[in-house]
Amino acid sequence: MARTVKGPDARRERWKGHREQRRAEFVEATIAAVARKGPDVGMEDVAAEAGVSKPVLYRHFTDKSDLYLAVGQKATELLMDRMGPALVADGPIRARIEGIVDAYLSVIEENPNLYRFVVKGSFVDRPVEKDVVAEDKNLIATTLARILGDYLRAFDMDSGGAEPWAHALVGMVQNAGDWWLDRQTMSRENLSDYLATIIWHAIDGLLRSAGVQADPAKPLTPLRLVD
Amino acid sequence: MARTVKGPDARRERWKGHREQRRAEFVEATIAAVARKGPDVGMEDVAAEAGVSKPVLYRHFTDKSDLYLAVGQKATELLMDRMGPALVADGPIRARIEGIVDAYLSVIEENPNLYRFVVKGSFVDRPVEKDVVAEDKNLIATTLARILGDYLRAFDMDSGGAEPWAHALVGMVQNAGDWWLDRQTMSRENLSDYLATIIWHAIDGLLRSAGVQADPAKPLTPLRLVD
DNA sequence: CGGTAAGTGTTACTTGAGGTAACGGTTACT
DNA sequence: AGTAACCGTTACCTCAAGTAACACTTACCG
Repeated sequence: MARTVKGPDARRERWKGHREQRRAEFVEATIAAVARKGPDVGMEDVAAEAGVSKPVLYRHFTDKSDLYLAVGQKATELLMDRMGPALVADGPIRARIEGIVDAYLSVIEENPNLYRFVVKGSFVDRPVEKDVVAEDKNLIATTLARILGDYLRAFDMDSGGAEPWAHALVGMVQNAGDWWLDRQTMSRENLSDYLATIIWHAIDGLLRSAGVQADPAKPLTPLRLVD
Repeated sequence: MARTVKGPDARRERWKGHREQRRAEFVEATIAAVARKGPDVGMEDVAAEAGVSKPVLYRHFTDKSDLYLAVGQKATELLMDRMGPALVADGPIRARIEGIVDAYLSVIEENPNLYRFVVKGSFVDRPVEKDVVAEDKNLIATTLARILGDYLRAFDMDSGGAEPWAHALVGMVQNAGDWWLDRQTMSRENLSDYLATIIWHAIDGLLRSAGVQADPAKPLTPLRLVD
C-alpha cells in the first residue's frame, strides 16, 4: 500500500499548462467578442466567439465574474507592462512624472474597448466580489505610496500623507484619462503635459513648504538639506 | 365639437404632483432596501420595501435603470445641496478649496451605502445608458472648469487647461474619498487638509509659473499683475 | 491491454430576476 | 352616468446564467 503515496499521478499534472493556455484563449475570445458586440456580451457570445459552446467555458471559469476577473487581470498585465518601467525609471523628476502619466494614457488609448469594458463594464454580478479595477488602482496607488513615502522620509518630512496622495494621484490621472478618451479634444502629449504639470507643482509646493528646493530638470535625490 | 379642444382635461392634471411624490417615495424605498439588503437588491425587494408589488413600481419607472437613475439623481441632489454653496462661496482661497473638498467628503461620509450603491453599484443593465455618476462628475467638473477658466483668463493665462484640470481634480477627490471611505485610517479633517494642500500647491505653482504671487489666506482676486 | 483520470465536446434542461398581461377597484372631473 | 386617471393584485412570459447528463478522446498506469 505504501506505493500509493509515491507522489501525484502524472495524469493529474499533464494538463497544468494546458488549462492556463485555454483560459488565456477564452480571455482573448472575450476581448474579441467585446470589440465586436459591445460591452454587454453574454457567455453564449463569448463561447461562440471561441468556437465552442457554453459548458466548455464553464469548465474553465466558475462563472461570469470569474471570466471577467480574468479579463481584468489581462488588462492589468497590459497596463503594468507599460507602467512598471515608467514607475521605476529614474531621470529628471518632471520628465519621469510625465513618463508615468503618458504610459497610462498610451495603454488606454491603444485599448479603448477593453478599457471601457473593464472600468465602466457591465460587470453584472459583482456584489462585493473581486473588483479588478479597484485592485488595479490599489496596486498602482500602493506602489506610488511607497515611492512617495520613501522620498518624504528621506527628506525628513511627515510621510502620513503618502497614501492619500497616492490615491489622489491615481484618481486624478484615471479620471482625466477617462474624460479624454471620450471626447478627444486634445492630443495625448498635451494632456500628459498638463497632468504632469499639476503633479509637479503639487510636489514642488509640498517640498517648498518643507524648505526643500527641487529642480524639475534633475532627478529627485534626497539632498538632506535639513539636518 | 369645438369644445373638445378647450384645453387639457382637468382629470389629466390632477395627478401631476402626485406622481412626482410617488416616485420620490420609491426612491426612498430603494435607498432603504439598499441599506438593509446590500447593494444588489432586486425590483421585488424594492417593491416589498415600499409595501407594494412589482407592477406598481413599473407604473412609475419604465425599468430598473430608470429607477436607479432616479436614485442617482437623488444622490446628486444631496451632493449638490452641500457642494453648491461651497463652490460659489468666496473667502480665503485655501479655505475655500478645503471647504469644497470637505463638503464632498461629508456627503459620502453621511451616506456611505447610497454612495457605494451609486458609484460601485451593480448597475445591471446600463449598456451605454445614462450613467448618473459620469454625469455628476461632469456636472461638477464643468462647474469647476468654468471657475478655473475664468480665473485663468482673468490672469491672462492660457485657459485651455481648465477642462483637464477640472476633471483631474474631480477624479482626485473622488478616488481619495473612495479609498478613505473604505479604510477610514484618518479623520475627515485630515484628509480634507491633505487634499486641499495638494490642490493649493498645484494652483499656486501654476500661478507662480505665470508670474502671479497668490496668498492662500486671501481671496483669489485677479490683481492684474500682468498688464 | 484493461482501467482510469484528465480533458474534449454536445444538447437540453433548470433557475431567477426583469418585465408584462389581464383583471378589478377607487376617485373625482365632465 | 361615463370615463380618465390612478390604486392594486396574481399569474404569466422571457432571456441569460448556470447545470445535468451523456458521449468521445487521449495517455499514463499497472
